[in-house]
Amino acid sequence: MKKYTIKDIAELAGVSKGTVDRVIHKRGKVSKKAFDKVTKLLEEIDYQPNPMARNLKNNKVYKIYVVLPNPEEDSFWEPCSKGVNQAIEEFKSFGVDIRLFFYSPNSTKSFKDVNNEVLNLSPDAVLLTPLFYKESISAANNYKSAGIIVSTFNNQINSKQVVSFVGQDLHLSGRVAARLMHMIVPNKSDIIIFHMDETFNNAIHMQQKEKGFRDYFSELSNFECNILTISANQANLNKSLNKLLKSQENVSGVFVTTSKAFNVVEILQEGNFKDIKVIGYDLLAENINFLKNNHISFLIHQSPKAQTYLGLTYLVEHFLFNKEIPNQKLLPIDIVNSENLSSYIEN
Amino acid sequence: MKKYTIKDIAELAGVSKGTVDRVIHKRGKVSKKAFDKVTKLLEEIDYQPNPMARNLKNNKVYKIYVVLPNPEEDSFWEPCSKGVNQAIEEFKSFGVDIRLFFYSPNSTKSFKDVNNEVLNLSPDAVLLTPLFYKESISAANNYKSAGIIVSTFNNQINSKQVVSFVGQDLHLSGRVAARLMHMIVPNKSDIIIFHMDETFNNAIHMQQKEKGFRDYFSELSNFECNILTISANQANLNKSLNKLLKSQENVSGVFVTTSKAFNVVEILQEGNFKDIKVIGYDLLAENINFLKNNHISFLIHQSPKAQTYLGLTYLVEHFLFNKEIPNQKLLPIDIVNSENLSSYIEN
DNA sequence: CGAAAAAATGTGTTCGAACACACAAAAAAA
DNA sequence: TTTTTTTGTGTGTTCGAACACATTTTTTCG
Repeated sequence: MKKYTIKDIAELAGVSKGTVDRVIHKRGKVSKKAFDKVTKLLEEIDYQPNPMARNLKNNKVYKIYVVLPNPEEDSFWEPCSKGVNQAIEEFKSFGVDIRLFFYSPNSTKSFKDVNNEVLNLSPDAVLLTPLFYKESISAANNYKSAGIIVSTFNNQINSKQVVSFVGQDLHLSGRVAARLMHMIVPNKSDIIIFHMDETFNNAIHMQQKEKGFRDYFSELSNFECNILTISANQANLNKSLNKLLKSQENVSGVFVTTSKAFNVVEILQEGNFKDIKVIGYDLLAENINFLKNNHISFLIHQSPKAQTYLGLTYLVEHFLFNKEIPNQKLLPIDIVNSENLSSYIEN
Repeated sequence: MKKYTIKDIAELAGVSKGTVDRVIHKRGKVSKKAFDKVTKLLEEIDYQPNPMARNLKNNKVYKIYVVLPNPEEDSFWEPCSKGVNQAIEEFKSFGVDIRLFFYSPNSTKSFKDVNNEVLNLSPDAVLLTPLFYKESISAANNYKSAGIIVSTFNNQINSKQVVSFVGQDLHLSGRVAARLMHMIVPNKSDIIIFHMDETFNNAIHMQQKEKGFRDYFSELSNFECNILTISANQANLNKSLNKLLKSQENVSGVFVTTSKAFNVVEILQEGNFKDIKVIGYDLLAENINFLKNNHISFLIHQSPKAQTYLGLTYLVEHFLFNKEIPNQKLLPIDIVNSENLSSYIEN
């Protein structure tokens, strides 16, 4: 397993390293004869340039900027911020300049502003959470025109300008929740799908999860249930849920499609509906408490930290080592209960 | 965020790069005055040597050899072999020579032989699965004496010679299984813990999982169950299980502590015990089939591929980029059901 | 004091790829 | 045939760290 260098190939082909270099980089100015000979050799020995040497020579500080919703406004994004910091720490000696920018998840204007700010700093790549669909498409176009690579995570937008998406299969994730619910509620129950979101920019997320959830149950032959969907925000949550629970006698499970399961559990506690099983998303501190004392049966982990870190890693390795950026990476859908919880946090 | 080089520091300190180099590598032959000045500067700017340049100069092909049980004798090890091949592919242009060696999981002799063979090839590091405790300790000692780094995965041995272990918390993994079982079997059931292993070199694994499983149930106050443990191998499996099932009226769950859950399911099917819930380990093809048609309720994924790949990554990054090798890395305990299965395989 | 030994410091080369630049060979124009 | 242009080829420098080797400064001791 000898490592061939440009010099080796030059000697084998009976030309100079300059010629080999021109062939490799398709810079032209090479006779057909020399070109063929070198090309053949390169293929034969499957030449791979030494990434260390290449990078040393390039000697460029790559700027990769991350655009995130502000974790102070929604703590769901906190792990993402941690993932970025981990990447900064890990890659700091490699000459990559990774920076973090926040926008308000409630304001399309702040999203636009931050993206313009980032655009003006002309980074080499941007990793962003495209919460707002229309604005995200437009931002992606702007970046692309400026020759900036755009990667996304968590939310998916349909744009040819975006080279990579890291996230989860949301439909499948709804099915996973359904399968779990199926195992822990009795036959002939009523089940509630609860869309609980402040800002409604999660609409697509919630819809896909609901579809997956319903699809699972519709495929069952020997299990009957009545699935009801309600939407609410923090303000009208209490009223809408209580109204529903009073009209339905037989509710034994609630599937909360966002990270706000803890809000639902609080209401259930107050109203003394203690036998209702709850399945939700995300390892927020509030959810974790209810998972530990069994008021939440399962949480599905969307690995926000891993998503961010992975998205960044792809970009860094692309710049440093010329690796291909995967077009799409769907992370596993992790089922978390009170016991395996600790194995998912604090790593 | 300027990147400082040795030359920069030399200029700032008013010395030559040679002196800075001697300070960094503690090669001595530096006056106290110069030493202090340079040391102070290095700390102030948190100097990190350019890993690319360092590695380019070193220009060594690191040999990392992996010692695995033969997947042909136990398909549990197949993903490990895949993990190694993925690492080979990924790191091939970095000048690392990763090779794979197999031993028979039924033969301590073959384990010894393979380790001696590897030892004679004097690699820089060895990643091994220490199935046989005593022999593994001895192998680790031999490697260490020869200045070879030893990492382990999947099985843990207690040896100061081993620098790294990648695996799972088995006690916790037993608890996870118990929590799942608790949710799907009725109160006052009988539950069987089934140790099913050909070779009995899994003894420690199985014990720890059993302990975790029992510990979980012993902590419950409002749930009663009778937990029975049996051990068997392929030959006497049928007889022992049937005997037990006939003596116990009320069995509603079986926890199989090895990857052989499918064997148990086959027996249950034959004997028409279809309402008994089974929880087992590992995404073997046979287990997957039973998971899909709900004859297995849950499988716990021990991520053998990720374990191997991660163990290798730590070694490679240590050699190439001087990264520290984590002493212990416990992977998440993944709960797999029929729905999220696909998200764990084929990536 | 002055030569030899020891200690401290500086200089120059190497790793492999990338690219600028100089130079040679062949082709086209005079 | 000679001159100019085009095309092809080779040489040399750079990136930053590592280390061998050369050179200078300081110390030791007859």
